[in-house]
Amino acid sequence: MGIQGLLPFLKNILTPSHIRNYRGCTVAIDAYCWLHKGAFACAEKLAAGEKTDMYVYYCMKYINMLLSYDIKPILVLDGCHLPSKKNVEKKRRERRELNRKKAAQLLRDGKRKEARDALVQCIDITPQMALELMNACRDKGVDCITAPYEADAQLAYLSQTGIAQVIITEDSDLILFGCHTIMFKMDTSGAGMLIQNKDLNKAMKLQDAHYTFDKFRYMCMLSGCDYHANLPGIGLSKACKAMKLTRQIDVRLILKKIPMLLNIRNLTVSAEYIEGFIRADNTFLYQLVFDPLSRKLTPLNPYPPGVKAEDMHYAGPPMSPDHAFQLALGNMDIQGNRIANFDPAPRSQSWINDTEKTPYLLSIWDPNYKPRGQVPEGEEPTRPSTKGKEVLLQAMGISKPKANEQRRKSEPPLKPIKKGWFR
DNA sequence: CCCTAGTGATACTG
DNA sequence: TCTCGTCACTAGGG
Repeated sequence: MGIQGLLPFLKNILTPSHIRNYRGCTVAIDAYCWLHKGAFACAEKLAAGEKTDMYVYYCMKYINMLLSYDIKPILVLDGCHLPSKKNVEKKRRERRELNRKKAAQLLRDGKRKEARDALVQCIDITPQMALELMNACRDKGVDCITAPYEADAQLAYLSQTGIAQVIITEDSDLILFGCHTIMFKMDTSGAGMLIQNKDLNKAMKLQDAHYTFDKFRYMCMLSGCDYHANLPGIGLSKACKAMKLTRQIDVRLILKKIPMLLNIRNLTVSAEYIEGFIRADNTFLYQLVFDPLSRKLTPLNPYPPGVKAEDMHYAGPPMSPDHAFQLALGNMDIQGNRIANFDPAPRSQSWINDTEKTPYLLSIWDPNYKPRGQVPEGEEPTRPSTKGKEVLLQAMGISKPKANEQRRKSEPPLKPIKKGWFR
């Protein structure tokens, strides 16, 4: 998953941090990471098909921790599979089935320890489990959104539009999708490692004048990604070297020059490799996401002139706006069956009397919701007071409204929201 | 010498 | 029928 070895490669810009530094902010969460870890707590029961909600409690431990720091969490879940990943999913299913049979045999042989090892290899996170978590979150007034396709692209959209100031995940792909600020390896206390998009040039050891985010993404993709394999023998170090040696910006020309740049004689870059590379790049750039404000599907970044949605079916085939909306709300599964009846409309409560000052604390489905915007200079924001807590809880419908406060006036103005900022 | 790619051990328990 | 692993270590290739 993700880019092999990317986090160790970025160790120079990985900084220890704590989520309490984002008091009053919105944090979007890659729900799969928590569900996967939580599933280990009840692997036997899940494999046996027994009813358990241990994994929900595991995830809610994180949610409650975030709420205790006056942070607004948004849980992001995966939606439909991309067409290009059908084969990968099939292989994973087969691998799980194989381990399931292995575990059963080991159990019959009385080898309990080995049986468990095989068993944990076959646990899968079902949409049903994701729904249980969504229900638990919404009981607490925590926003959830299911991506039309991959949660990765949806999380990047929330980061780029200023809806979320931090993304919590374990998946290094989020860096390629263009998130501003990402926290990796966050534990239940809120401690983790932070990566900021603005520091990536330092990791590549490139001067500002020669660095572009495109170069960083090409480097990662050259070393191999989920959408496209690498050239044999090319990892991050060699890919970085190649990207530093060229001033070319045309991807096709860069790829053709790779054997020359790296001085590798018997390396051929086929036309198929180049076309596959560009499809993968477009999947990072233009994957379909759901915009909760307009309630419409949109590509993560605006299409360049002349490109239409039909040219990008591999980055997520178009679907009807209502289908995407019901999927986003968690009312419909990826097969198109109705599984819930969550209606966000009644959420807009007029008794929340501070929405002019903190509209970003409302539900993202509330008509009065407004993104908070980017944190100035990408630094960790330090809040002057802890008064935000009451406001956040009010907005979530947990506690009664209290007196307003005027802390916003002392803060620097937020940067305007800019789409496609890294180009 | 650096770098890639494979191996084995390992995960969780309001 | 139903959603993604990762890390440390190292052999072996260029």
